[in-house]
Amino acid sequence: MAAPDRAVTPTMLDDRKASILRAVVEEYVHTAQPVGSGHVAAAPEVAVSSATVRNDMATLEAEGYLAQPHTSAGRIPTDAGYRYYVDHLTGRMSLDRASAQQVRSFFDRTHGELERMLADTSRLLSGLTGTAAVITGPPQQTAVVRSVQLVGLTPTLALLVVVLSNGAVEKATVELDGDGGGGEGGEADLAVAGAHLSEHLVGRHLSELATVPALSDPQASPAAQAAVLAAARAADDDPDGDHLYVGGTDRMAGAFDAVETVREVLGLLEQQLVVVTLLRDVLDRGLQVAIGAETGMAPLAECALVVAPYEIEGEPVGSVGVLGPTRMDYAQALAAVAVVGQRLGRRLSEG
Amino acid sequence: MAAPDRAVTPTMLDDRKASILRAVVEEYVHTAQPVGSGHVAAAPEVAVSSATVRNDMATLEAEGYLAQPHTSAGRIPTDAGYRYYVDHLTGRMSLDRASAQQVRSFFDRTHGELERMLADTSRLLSGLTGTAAVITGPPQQTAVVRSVQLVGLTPTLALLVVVLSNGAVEKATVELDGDGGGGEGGEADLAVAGAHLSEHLVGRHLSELATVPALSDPQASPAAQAAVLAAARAADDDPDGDHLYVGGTDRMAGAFDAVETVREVLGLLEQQLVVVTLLRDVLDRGLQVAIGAETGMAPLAECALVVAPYEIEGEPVGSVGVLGPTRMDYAQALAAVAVVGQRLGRRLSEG
DNA sequence: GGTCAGCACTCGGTAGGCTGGAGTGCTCGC
DNA sequence: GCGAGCACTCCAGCCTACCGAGTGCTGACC
Repeated sequence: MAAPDRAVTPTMLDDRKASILRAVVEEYVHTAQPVGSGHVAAAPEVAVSSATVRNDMATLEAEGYLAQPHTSAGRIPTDAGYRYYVDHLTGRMSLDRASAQQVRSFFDRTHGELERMLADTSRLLSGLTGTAAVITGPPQQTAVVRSVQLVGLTPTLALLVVVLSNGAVEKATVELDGDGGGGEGGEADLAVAGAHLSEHLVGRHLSELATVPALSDPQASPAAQAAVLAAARAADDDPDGDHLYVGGTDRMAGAFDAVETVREVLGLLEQQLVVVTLLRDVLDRGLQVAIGAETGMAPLAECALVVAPYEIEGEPVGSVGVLGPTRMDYAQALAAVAVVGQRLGRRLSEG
Repeated sequence: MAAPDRAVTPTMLDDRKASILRAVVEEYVHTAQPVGSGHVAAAPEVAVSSATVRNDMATLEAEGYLAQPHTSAGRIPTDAGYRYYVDHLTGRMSLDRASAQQVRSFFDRTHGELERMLADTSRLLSGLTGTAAVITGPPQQTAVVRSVQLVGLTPTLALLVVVLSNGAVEKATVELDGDGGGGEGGEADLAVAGAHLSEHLVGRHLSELATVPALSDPQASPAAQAAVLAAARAADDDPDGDHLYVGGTDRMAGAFDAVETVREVLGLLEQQLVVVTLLRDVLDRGLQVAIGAETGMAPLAECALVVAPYEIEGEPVGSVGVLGPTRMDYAQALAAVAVVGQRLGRRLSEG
């Protein structure tokens, strides 16, 4: 037990190598330049000479944590290097005072609709981290239905409006095949159907909608049946709210220098469903950070994603994330998503 | 009357110069390279030698239509050159067959909510033009209120939900100062207030809301009064629907080669209100195209905006636009916004 | 007077050569 | 095992030369 075997698991590094890796990551995040042994040796937490650092850096490169753009340049971290770095981030994952104050005053001041608030929150998060921020929501799944209403738009078209307890409003169009029966009784029919739906739905989760017994009820009017179908379709369309709020794309663009990379990331961000799925997948895998290929998305090869879930009344219902270059301040990003996720959840729990 | 005075109005060019200018614009749009007299002389619609073209190009430069990046390079169009070009675009402003087919099938196929449809439409327009597309809407102003509802969320918070005839749903939160009277009668109170509001609002335009006599009605409950205030505030917040749908930012990024330009444009596009105002201003000035400084926005110095309004039942209610580099295929963009605007209006008029 | 062939000239982009410096890998003494 | 010393590598920056695209101008021609 005295000296650990040298053939330890590949994710273990001795203290000095870990310090060196950390110094390389932090310096590179800061300067965007390959960092040489001299700079690392000058760092206060590394107490050895540059020659020794060079030896260790060669080892770190052989183990896949660092890479050299070319011979006789400094090293830059690989994705694996970043991974080790974030896995061993300790302590200082809290926001600096100014940022914390900014978050606090934002949530004290913010008001208005859920949607605008989430959009604003994405901009807050972008400002804190200097790159793009994404927020998934609103979380219809766990919200309770407060009101159901059928509103006629045209003789053959109605709108089903469902108000949820979190203030979100879901809507779906309902096609009415008026060619079936009499025809003129439409308005009254709608009211009856609406009342029928209200009776069955209010107080339940939107996700339970599929199990509502309205369809099997022979007394249900055609309109009600159509409405339930429409609502079920809407609930299916939005597996768990594929609304996505993206903010700070300009900052993200500034963080890359290849316009081609910017193009690819923007293209991905326009596919809301893909991004929502990505965020959920990352969280499902138990990760807070996905680096480069870990995202599973080719356009994000040079990107990293930092995510945190947020909860309403104890239930995780959505996520906030930061999308930027792998060369990112992970400590700041982790702290920012954690704090923003927490405050957002608290704010939404209040109603 | 035989020979026109040489001191003609500066927007008149003789036929040959106009052809040369057109050739320069089209070649430059195509290749992004300064175009020399040789290329212009080779164009079929120019029947003179390159030496003559050179003379005319020197004149065009003196008159401000062309510019030279440096001596002994070809010419590129100035903003004034593009302006002349679009002002004298004749005829061929219809979509090619494939694009027209694409638009038709999109509008035949599209369904679902207004919001999703507008977002999809912006992507369609982006695909047609190869750069970013913006759409303002939905146009609440002219829509008629179909339903008003007050839904309680918490004891001190309610949501006012207004359904409009175009399928849009507006909502506003209402703060209830329950500390005034009894306290427990909240639910019933809300229902009464909602009915009261319905009575006064259904069938009217949202913009008339401020003139509803509910406030002056002494019988109105506190909840109703608060709701009217909230609704008025919401109507004011959205002067004419400051919702903006942006699509194809990735294509826009690909159209520029300076990442800095991309950053500035993205930053502008995130300010929805600014963009909505910009579109309206351009249309108010009677323009279809705003080039460079004509936009009045510094970040858009290298951009051009092509806009078309769209109408619902004869009323202009919103606009569709294309935002790209000044080096843009204006004929295609004009045709695309015109057709998409028209089809969108028709589609929305149907309900 | 308008057109155009011819010609000298300009200037940016590219390629090649040189240099300084940052950084490495290795060796060897402590 | 650590670190000073040293030879080596390779990029970035700089200068130079050169090529070619393109210009402006002149003078002849219709």
